[in-house]
Amino acid sequence: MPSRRDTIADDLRHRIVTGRLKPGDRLPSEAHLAAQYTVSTPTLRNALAVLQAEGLVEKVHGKGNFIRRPVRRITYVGGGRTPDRRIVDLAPLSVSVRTTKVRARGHLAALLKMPTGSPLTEILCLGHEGEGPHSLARIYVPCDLAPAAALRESLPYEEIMTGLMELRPPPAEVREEISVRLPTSEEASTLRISSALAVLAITRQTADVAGRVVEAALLVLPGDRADAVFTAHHMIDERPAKA
Amino acid sequence: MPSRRDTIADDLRHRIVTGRLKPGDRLPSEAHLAAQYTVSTPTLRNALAVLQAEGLVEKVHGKGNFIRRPVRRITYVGGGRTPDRRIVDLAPLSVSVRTTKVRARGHLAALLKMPTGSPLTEILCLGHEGEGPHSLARIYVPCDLAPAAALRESLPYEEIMTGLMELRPPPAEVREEISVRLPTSEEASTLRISSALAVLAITRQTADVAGRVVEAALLVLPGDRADAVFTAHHMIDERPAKA
DNA sequence: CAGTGGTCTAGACCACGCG
DNA sequence: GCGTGGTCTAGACCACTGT
Repeated sequence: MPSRRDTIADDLRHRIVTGRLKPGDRLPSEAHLAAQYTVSTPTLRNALAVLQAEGLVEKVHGKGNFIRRPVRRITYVGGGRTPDRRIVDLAPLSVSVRTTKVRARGHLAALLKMPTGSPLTEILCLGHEGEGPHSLARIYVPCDLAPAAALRESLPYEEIMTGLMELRPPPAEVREEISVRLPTSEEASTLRISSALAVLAITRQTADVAGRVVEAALLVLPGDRADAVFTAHHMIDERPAKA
Repeated sequence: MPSRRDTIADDLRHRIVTGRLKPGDRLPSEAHLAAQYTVSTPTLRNALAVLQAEGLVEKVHGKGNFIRRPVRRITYVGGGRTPDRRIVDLAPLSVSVRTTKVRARGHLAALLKMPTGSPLTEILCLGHEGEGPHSLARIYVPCDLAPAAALRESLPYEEIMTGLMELRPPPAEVREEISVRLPTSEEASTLRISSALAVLAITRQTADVAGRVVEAALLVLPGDRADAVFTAHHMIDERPAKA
């Protein structure tokens, strides 16, 4: 037996995908909807929470519930094969950047395989699309690898990235670990998402041929509009017949 | 001002991580806890929902709330470079398998790049660890590529997989798309997770050298205990200096 | 059967956005 | 100030698990 919450969510979802409710439209107030469906407000809010988690509805405190525009999904392209492409995909519109110097500690030190306290350059990127922010990246580079140019604050994003690409040793291995978690309250407010909306968290570790970690990145993408794509090519696949 | 829900969640979390509440322990009943914290039961349940989403607490209907054992995280190893490893990681303990014949339609047909109605072998894998299920995989192979052996039902999982590995053309390209979403109600009950817990959904597409899709897989992993790891090696990286 | 969580009600009060 | 969503209350009733 489907719960009332799901019944209502299904009905509203149907109205949205069939176009009877259009992107940008404001839904009736929650009290109004609750009356229409003859449920209590918490029940109706639960139904809206379902649609919110699906990315179909956006709640704005004090204004109402709105049908989300079909959001261009953010696609993170992994594998580092064509670094430029990844950046472009991550930053379809604009990116604000802030670079600071920090010191490695805890998890970060382990990620970079550096002793605690090592100096790092932190590059904090906030991707924007349209009105709102939509992606968050924290990139860490050992200070001795970050050229002075990359350290200047308020450089255009593109230049910082191409600067990073020209770092000394060519990256030889990229390891990306993907997990799902709830955003920290900081991340939720930065990305303007509900703290109940899971995010795609990508931890990237780039090493050179000697195995030295030349870059670590912590990426956070809203789970309702982000994908990650990885493509692996097996040039020569000589299968040892089950071995 | 932190909400009461978060205050309670923080307090319980602290009790758990400091070991005052140990894995396997049953929490007092929700009514009891609500009385202790002098909040209503819905509020207390919201606090538990936070901990549940973090994977610290597991609710069991009719029995109570339990501190989760530190769960061995499921690691999906992508890239297909060493297929055996992926399988092992996905199936640390046991996997139950069911194969059926279905016909391609909609999204699935597009994924396999086959016309709607094409015959497929569906291999439904349910990974178990300890008591409960923990991963769900639906693997689709065009019927003309699936050897008769793989079609027999109730073959051991290992044999089916090695059978699959020996399919005709060596896989040349693996494309994996990762997204976060809420489980369908089917998936939630199969995996025994709350329908509010986001899952890691991996869509895998394996093609041979000719570009023909030889396998498509839909994997669903509980977001609170799953990671995916991708490692890319750049054998020779001749960077064309920005070009 | 008793005890547990699952769902829901019908309100209350507060915080935010806008005229 | 008004309407909106955000949070919370103090219950009710149902479904599941054990004895």
